[in-house]
Amino acid sequence: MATAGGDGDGDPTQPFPADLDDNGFPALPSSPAATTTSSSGFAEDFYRSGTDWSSLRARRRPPPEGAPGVKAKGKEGGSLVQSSLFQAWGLERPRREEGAGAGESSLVQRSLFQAWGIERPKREGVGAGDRSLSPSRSGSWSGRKRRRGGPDEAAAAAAMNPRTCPFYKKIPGTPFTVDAFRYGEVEGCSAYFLSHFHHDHYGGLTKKWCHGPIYCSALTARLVKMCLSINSDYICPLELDTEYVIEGVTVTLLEANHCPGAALIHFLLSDGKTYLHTGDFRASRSMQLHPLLQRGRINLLYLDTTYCNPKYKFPPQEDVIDFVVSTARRYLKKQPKTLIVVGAYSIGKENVYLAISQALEVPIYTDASRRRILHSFGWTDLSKRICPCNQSSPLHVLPLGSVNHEKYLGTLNQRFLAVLAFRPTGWTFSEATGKQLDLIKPRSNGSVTIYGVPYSEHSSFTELKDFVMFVRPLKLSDIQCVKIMVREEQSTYFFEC
DNA sequence: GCGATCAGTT
DNA sequence: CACAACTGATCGC
Repeated sequence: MATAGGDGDGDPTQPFPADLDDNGFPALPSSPAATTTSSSGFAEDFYRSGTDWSSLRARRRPPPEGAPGVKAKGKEGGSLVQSSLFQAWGLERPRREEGAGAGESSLVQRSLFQAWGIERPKREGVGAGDRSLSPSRSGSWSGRKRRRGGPDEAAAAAAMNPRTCPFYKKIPGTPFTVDAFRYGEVEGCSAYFLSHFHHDHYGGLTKKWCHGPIYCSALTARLVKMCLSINSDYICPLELDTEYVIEGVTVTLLEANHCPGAALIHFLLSDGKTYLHTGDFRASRSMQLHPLLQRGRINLLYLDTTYCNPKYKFPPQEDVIDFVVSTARRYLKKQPKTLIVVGAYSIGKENVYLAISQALEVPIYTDASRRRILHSFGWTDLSKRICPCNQSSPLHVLPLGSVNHEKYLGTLNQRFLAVLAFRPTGWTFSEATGKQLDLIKPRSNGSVTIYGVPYSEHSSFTELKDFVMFVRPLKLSDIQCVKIMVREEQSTYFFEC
């Protein structure tokens, strides 16, 4: 963006700088002149994106009417999330005492506001203290920060600018990005990874895509080709659990247990550094058995923190499926002419309706576009149960948004006298439903009954914690960039419990 | 008509 | 209400 330098010449792409300082933040060049050429690198992006990362989550921009310095209204403050992962996990920060000369076992972990000695932007922020972690860093950062004298509006604007690829989608030391298609061509990026085929991750991919190869699982690749009409020359399918050397980096995709085709991405750099990007995933015990996670040390973990808060509890998927199946059985026994409806996004939740189909020995009806997608998975157990006639099956799959009381009331005719619907979502959570599925109460309206069931394809808080404690990364980063936690050096544990 | 962006929905 | 992920409306080209 900064330079108009000729694209398309033969220069090999420069990797995003790998230098992270002791606190896990990208190192700035000590001499500005030295690196003017790579002015839009990883570190630049990191700092340019500002420190108020809450803006990345803000739903709307500030109203244009307001004076430039006017603070956001109260509601916006409510979406501000800067808590540390320790807070999120409800753990005490490990004490440093413990004598025994355990060296520097302390964990360094704080919000970026704290890390850079900057007050949270509650008030006009000029005087907000210039202390920062290391004196050497302080100079360059505060110099940058205060170019305009006031709060770093340029940084805030960059963070706001949805066209700028945020640093946390770039893999340092490589020319790779993950799920970064909505920013056009990303300078320095010569390989674009797609973790899975959900809209908020592939957004920006259109048939006009021409910015570079798209690496993803074979199943995701089929969906990209099929649904988005991307030129197949750009699509690079990778088999799971297979090492590929891409631009000198060894890349392996691991099953993410999120939706069909979703993958964790494991990067092994030529210098031995190992990065793991989880994409969206549901962590599990069996995931921990993967050789790449058993053996090697992970230097930096990019974590899906969707439900990184103790309030999010949900049961194992198998338990929810058992509940759904037995509920369906019960309703059918009471009223054999019951239509069973399962809500689902474009892809995901297949195991819910597949289990019903298998247990009740009925086919699965869904509309033509979803049938096409489901068949493309190449899962014979699923494909053989799909039928194209809605009268032939008492089991229908609908978009989640269509599963409500109004819809499908009209389908009540001779064939169906009642409707039993399931909405599998991650945010159906509570103490009660987390432990006792039987306590889930449906919403009923006449002969239509709707159950919200806590079937999540993201990790629960506990699963996330177990996963991180197992992996024990040297550094940890939030892929949604709400919080960051970093750890000093080589200490041998992450959490004390 | 296409795509990017934002608002709204469950 | 939460959240992810989608759907629809609007705007610019």
